Amino acid sequence: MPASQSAAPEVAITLPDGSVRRYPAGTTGMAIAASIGQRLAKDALAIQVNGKLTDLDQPIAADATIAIVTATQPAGLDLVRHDCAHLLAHAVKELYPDTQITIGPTIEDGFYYDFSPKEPFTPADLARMEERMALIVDRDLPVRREVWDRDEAIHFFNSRGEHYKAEIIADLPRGEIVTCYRQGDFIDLCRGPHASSTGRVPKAFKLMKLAGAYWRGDSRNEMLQRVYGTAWASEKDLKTYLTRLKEAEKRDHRRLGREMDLFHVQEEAPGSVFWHPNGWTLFRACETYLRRRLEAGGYVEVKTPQLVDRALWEQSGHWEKFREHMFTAEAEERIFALKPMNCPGAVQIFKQGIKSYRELPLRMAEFGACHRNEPSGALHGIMRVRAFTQDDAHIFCTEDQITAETIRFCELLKTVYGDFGFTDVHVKFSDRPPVRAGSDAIWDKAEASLQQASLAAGLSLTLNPGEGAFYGPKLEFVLSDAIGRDWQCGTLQVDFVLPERLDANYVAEDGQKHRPVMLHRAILGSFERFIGVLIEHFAGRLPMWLAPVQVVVATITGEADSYAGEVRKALVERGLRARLDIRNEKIGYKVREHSLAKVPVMLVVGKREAETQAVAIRRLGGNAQETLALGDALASLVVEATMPGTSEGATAGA
RNA sequence: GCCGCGUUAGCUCAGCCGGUAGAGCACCUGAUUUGUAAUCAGGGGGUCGGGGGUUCGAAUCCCUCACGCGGCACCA
Repeated sequence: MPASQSAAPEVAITLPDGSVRRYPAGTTGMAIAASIGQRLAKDALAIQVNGKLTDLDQPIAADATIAIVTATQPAGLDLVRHDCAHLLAHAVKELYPDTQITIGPTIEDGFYYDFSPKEPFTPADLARMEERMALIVDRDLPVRREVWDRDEAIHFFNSRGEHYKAEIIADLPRGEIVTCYRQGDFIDLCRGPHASSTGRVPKAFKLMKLAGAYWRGDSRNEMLQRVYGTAWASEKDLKTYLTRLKEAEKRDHRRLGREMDLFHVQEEAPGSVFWHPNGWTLFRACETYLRRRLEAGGYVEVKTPQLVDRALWEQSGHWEKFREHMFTAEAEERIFALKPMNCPGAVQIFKQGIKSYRELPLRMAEFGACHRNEPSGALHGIMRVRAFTQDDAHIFCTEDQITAETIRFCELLKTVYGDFGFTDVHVKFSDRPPVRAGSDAIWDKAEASLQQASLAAGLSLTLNPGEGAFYGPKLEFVLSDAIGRDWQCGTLQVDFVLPERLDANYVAEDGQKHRPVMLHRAILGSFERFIGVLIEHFAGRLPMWLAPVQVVVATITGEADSYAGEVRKALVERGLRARLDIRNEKIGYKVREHSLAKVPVMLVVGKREAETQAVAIRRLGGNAQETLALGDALASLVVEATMPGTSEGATAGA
């Protein structure tokens, strides 16, 4: 250390590897990075000082533990995306100066920026914006942080015609430091940090899509134009991401639904599914499976009417709280509604006769077809529809039984998800919504009991405030699919309200009438959505017990036709869904076709197999073949195709 | 519901400045009897989403409705 500088104050900087270096007080991240290496100085985007991310040019006054952040680290990548949002806004202001800018946060895999343009953007504008962004990177403009007086900032942005920005600042809590970042002529309100110059942003971004978005996310506000982009540390990462998107597109259930001939939708029945034979087979396999699990789980099954007089919905509260989602029909001067939920129907069954406490808990399942008039913009394939079948059940029980029933349900749900190949599940707890039925006292009780039961069931919950059903709080079970997307499927809701409104009661040990508690619960949620999730999760390659066609017996030559017929018959007799392909085509053609149709198993038979009573097994996805004696092949396929939860020795499901 | 975009043969898509519709796959017919992801040849098929308008003339331009797609808002 040079003696001449010993008088100047120094700071001790601890690097990520634990080493300590001394720098003059007031040094910057940039200086530190430069002292470590040229490469680091070039790649540096920001610095973490005692865990807090800041700009490279911020002076460091005291001893600190630091880390130089580059695009290869998560915090650095996030910063790149944030920089890209600014680049985009900068580009837009240059190209379309009378556009107002609003907000531009980072999101998973990228960023977006919301604008209020004079003329709506078109997809062609995206290319222009992207080009301009690259140009601004090339200019390598310095990016400067500025601290502004709040009122001056408001005045400044207003004077520039940036009224949204001014509004944001005006809404900042008093006392908050207002910082802006300036690059060239562009200035934006921003907390930062940012890279020190535009040239440091890797040119690995792409503007992806144009969308509408409400100002401040409120549908009562004006609609802004949102530009979505993706950004990565390198062009290679960008390419990997774009490939991933393409792969995800191939799993799209709407595309696979058509390719696998499972279902279709058409404009005369928006939001309703036409199930084709293949798709309906899959639907029924799910239903059969679930029915077995429910029977084993102590449920009874019922069926309640589709079309019910308005009077019942008024009594249940649906007419008041759910009216806009209900389809109605008029006949005989009465108004009927298609049921949007099964619960009121279930209560009617409960109310028949006198129930004793001895009958509780009464677990009443229904594969109920519900209709809800969802907003047109919400419809999506078979995942979000207007007519759907819930794997619904209502458990009528006492307050004391809530905990045990919750635990029991969670176990069942875990088993079912596991059988379908989902192991990654998390749970959200939704409490009272603004629009609700029932008193606060009842809600207090319902929320407390559900929370307590969740605790007892060992669930770890994330809170989802204000998202409960109008009649009670709920647990929402969210599963993650093969490519990491989340789907809300299962639910458990505690309801003290409907039994009251619909006057359900049972006779307790004291000989008096008491109110039961209702637990609304579903595991799949709706068959339609769940099947959509299954298709995407497995990319169409359904496990054998679910596959609409489990086996195709394909011949190589006409000489094997009659033997192939016998093989198929033997499969069908053992409960397998098997088809015969004796067309006059080459085997390669047949293999390709059935592979594209995602049939899990092909049994190829030619002259050799016919003579030796054998089959050549070819599995989807592989190109290996195994020749087995017919009997052995049948035995192993039967095991493979067996539905989970089927007792030993039983054959595969319907 | 809101914003933007789209709708052409069963599917995927082409069709430039308005001149009267095309490809590949699929389908049908014939030939081929084939050994693990496309055998060859021929053929049929579209009031260009519905309605209205501009024009001598509209798949193409304009208006409108429906549906779809991407988001937002809403939600199983």
